[in-house]
Amino acid sequence: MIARTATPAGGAAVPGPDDSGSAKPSFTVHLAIFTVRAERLHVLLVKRAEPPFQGDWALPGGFLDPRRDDSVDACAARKLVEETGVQAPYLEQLKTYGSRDRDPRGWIITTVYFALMVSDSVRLGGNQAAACWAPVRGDGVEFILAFDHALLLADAVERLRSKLEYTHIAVHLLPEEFTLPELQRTYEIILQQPLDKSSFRRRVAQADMLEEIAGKLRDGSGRPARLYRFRDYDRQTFFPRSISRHAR
Amino acid sequence: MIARTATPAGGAAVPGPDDSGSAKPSFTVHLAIFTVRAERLHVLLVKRAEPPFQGDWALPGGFLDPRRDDSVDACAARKLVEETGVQAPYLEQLKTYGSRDRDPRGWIITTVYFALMVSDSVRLGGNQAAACWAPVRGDGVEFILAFDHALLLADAVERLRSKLEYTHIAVHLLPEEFTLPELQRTYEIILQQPLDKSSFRRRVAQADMLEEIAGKLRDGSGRPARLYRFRDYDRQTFFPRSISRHAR
DNA sequence: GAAATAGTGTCTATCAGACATTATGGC
DNA sequence: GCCATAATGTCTGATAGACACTATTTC
Repeated sequence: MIARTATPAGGAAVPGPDDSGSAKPSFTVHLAIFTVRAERLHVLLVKRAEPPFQGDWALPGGFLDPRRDDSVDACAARKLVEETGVQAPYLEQLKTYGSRDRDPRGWIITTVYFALMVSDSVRLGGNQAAACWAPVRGDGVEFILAFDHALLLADAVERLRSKLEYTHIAVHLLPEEFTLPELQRTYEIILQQPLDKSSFRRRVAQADMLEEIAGKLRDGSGRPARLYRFRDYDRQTFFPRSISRHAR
Repeated sequence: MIARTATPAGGAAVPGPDDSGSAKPSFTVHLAIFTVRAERLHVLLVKRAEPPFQGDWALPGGFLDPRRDDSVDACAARKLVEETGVQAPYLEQLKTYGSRDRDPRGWIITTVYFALMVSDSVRLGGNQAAACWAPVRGDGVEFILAFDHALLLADAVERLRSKLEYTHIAVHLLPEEFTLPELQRTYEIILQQPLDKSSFRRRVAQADMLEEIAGKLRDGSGRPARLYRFRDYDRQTFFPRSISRHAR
């Protein structure tokens, strides 16, 4: 089991934006950015350039700027573009964490968003920071993460799996045109269990969420698969039952 | 339809904690406290004693105090006790709202919690503020609410209904001992639709969430109903299917 | 034709909804 | 017995899972 809360390497508290007994907590936005590549779920991490936890890996994010950001959502979208160059992926608010002791600099509140994007569309290191895609194993990564980011990430992974049970959000991890076997494989990778092909396709068909594209995709071998496109990226549709909890 | 964002009665901006171009937004916690009484879902409102929106109804809450509150969750629990005197009801974080223009005093971030409690257990006005239980109609109340609290409330009502579809949280709206017809009635009141008795009881039985109490409750007439107790208030169990979306 | 993968068809156990029936109290 | 409500039983259509089968491509 990975420890969920880290201690800064230096030990001593570093003067920060919330020092000197301010009556206001500081506020940051952090992102759990997911993608699927090489048959694995990955999350984007950045290496911290400043103390505390300098040199450690962390979820990307930082302080909200009331002068630049019109809203918390806008702040999250800005940071997402800064980190990945991607303009409009799937972005959803997850949860807000705040306490006196989750950051050595003092009272800091963090709202976490999670984002889903296509692996190929990402341009890393836009923010001059070292960044990497870390494979997700279980509910975390194999690095020690700064602050309480291991907890933040575990919650994000759990939420992602949970939402996959009853929504279509996995389409946001695939390019605009994709095949049903690819979609099924995405679900299987994240849920970590095989799904029955027939049931999966029935489920997708009933949801009426995809439209077929005239044309075909060929794989290395075997019969080519039909291409589909997600019908409506704005509408969030729900499956009436969860996808994986009904095994006999 | 009720307008979701109000404008302060006075019009002019009131100097507040986030004025004078502070680089930090302010942070508040607000509560959507629900109960069921008189066959209706109700939410707790307080009358604002200070500007802006002085004299208007609003969700209870206020600024987090970094000296008193150890965490955002603790802040929500503190405000809940201050408003209702109830120590440990069901309390869950809902969502965080933050933008430059949702409060005339400037950049304010608000995390909303929703709470479920037994109507009888509440002692109103503990915080020296005028307070009332407002019946929920549709996704809001019939009062005009201060700030964007109509939106906050609508989101909370939607989340409550949504969670009732697949979880047991309605038990938190009932006293410790209750009958199955009372539990079913609670679901029907909030979901605003009748449920089949047989299906409802099968569902509850399969979830194995209740334990029977030796003894009986008598109503005004008819056969007395058995009393039950919720088995584990900490465990959040889920139904494998939603409760109401399967009508033929 | 063989291999590989895509896509469809069929059978069956399960289960939610509908509704009838029985049970148990007060009067 | 009658009324009211609680609790249970039964029937049926829908459907998820399992798995066999067909289709279409490359080699």
